[in-house]
Amino acid sequence: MALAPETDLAGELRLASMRLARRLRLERGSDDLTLSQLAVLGTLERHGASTVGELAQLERVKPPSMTRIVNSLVEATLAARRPHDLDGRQVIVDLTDTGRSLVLEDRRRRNAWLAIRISELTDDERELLGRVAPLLDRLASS
Amino acid sequence: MALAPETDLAGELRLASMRLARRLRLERGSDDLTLSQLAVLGTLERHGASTVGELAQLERVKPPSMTRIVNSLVEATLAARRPHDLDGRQVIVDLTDTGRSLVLEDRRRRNAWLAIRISELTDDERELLGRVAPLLDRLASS
DNA sequence: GGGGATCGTTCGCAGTGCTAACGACCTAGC
DNA sequence: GCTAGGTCGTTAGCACTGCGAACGATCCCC
Repeated sequence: MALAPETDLAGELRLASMRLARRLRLERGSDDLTLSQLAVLGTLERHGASTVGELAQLERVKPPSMTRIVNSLVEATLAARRPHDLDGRQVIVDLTDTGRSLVLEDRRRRNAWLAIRISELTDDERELLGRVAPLLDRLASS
Repeated sequence: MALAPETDLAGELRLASMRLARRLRLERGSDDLTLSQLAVLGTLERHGASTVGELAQLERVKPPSMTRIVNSLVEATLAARRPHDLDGRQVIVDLTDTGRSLVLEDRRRRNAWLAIRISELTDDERELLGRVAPLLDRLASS
C-alpha cells in the first residue's frame, strides 16, 4: 500500500507538533501575554490595523474567538477598537503605543527559549528547520 | 548579532507549530477521542501497562492532568486501573481489549487528514518532513 | 424601500493544562 | 516497632483556547 508511509509520517508529525506546541505554550511567565494575545499583537504589528474578521482569518480562528482575544487586548490597553469609515458593521483593531512596544519586547523574550534550543542544533538541522517552517504552515492552512 | 537569524527562525517555527497543532486538534469528529486521550492510548499500546506517573512523564504532562485523562479513558472502558503489586501508592493503567482495538482504528482515521495533505506534497518535501519530525520532538523535550 | 447577506458580538460548552492541598502509602532512622 | 518525611495519585479550582448557535446592526442588491 502506497499510503502507509505517509500515514506513519503523519502520526509522527502529529505527535511531534502537538508536543512542541504544548511545550511552547508553557514557556511563559505568569505575567506574560498568552500565546494567542501575542500572536494577534504580532499580526497587528506586521499587517497593520485590521478588522476582526481579517484577524480571525489570519490567525485561522473563528470570529467569536477573535472577539474574545481582542477584548482582552483592549482591556489591557494594548489594542484599541475604532469604527470602520465606510462600513458600520466592521470594526478596526489597531495597536496602541503601549501594545506596539510591548509586542517587540515580549516576542523577543518568548522566542528566547526556542532560540536557545535552536542554537544548540547543528547547522544542518537549523537549515532543515528553516525550510520546514513554511511547510508546516502550509499544512496548517490547507 | 549572531542570534538574530535563530530568533527569527524561532518565531517562524513557533507560529507554524502552533497553527498546525491547532489545526490537528480540530480534525476530529464529535464522537472521536480527543487528542490527549488518543495520545495516552497510543503510549499504552507502545509502552505497555504503565503507572500514572510514567504516563504523565511520557506525555510531558503533570500528574493531575494525567489523572483526568485516565479517568476519561476508564470511564469509556478503554483503559483500566489496577493496583501495583509492590507499591500501594502507585496505580497501573492498561488498555482494555476495546481500547486496544480502538486505538489502532482511531489513529488510522485521525492521521487520515494529515496523511492526505502530506500525500499532496512533493517527494522532497515529504523527505524533509520525515527528517524534521524527530527534530521537533527533540526540541519539545529539551 | 425591503429582504437577504455579512460582520461582530454574546452565550454556553468542551478540552487541556496548571497549582495547591490532601490522603494513602512507603521507607529510613531511631 | 514506630515515627518522620518523602512519594504517588487524586481532588478541587482556575485559566486559556477553541467551537457553534443565535442575535442585532449594517450593508447592498433588486
